[in-house]
Amino acid sequence: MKLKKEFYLKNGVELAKSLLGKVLVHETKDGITKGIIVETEAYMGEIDAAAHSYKNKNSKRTEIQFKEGGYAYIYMIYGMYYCMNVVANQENICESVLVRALEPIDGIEIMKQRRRDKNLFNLCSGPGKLCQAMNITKEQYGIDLCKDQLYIEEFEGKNFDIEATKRLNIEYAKDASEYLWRFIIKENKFVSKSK
DNA sequence: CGGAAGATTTCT
DNA sequence: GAAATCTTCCGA
Repeated sequence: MKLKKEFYLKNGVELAKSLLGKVLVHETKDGITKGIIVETEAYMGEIDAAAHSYKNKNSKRTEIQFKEGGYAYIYMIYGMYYCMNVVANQENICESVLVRALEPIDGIEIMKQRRRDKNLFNLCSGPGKLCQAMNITKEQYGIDLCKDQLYIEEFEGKNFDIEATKRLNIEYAKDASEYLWRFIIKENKFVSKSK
């Protein structure tokens, strides 16, 4: 079952936690790829120095975050990699959830080709990697996740514990880098490795 | 228009 | 530990 609009209207931290264990799906002409979301980070626009939309900064890049939840926020980082976020909360509240890692469950051969890597644990264990494996690019910026190309669905898997940790690679944000807004499925082997 | 920095990955 | 590599944003 595809997640409905209402699911995305909660705040960023809550959405980050509730997206764990759900399945991200991308349908392309090459085929369909799916992965269980095992790692997320919340970015809380107004108060979060690490967020692109800090102090409600509106730019060409962040404008999608001002819509209500349920859209894809995708940006390029370091000139080489894309990262995918899910927009959270109501209109004019710019919060989002970065999808940091997936456990691949479908389209694995396609992922291996795109990544040019045969190691299952290297396909989606990081925000840049999973976008490459699922062929998520700026073409998908602003896509409505309630439609049929890129979306998230329910998954009936095993029960799991959620672990909260500090977010990665945002030392520049000072105090905000201490917030425990990174969430992972405890003991899952597909999470990205923190240095 | 120029300059600086980055929500990463990969290789040494 | 450091390079790769270029878009995005901001200030002038």
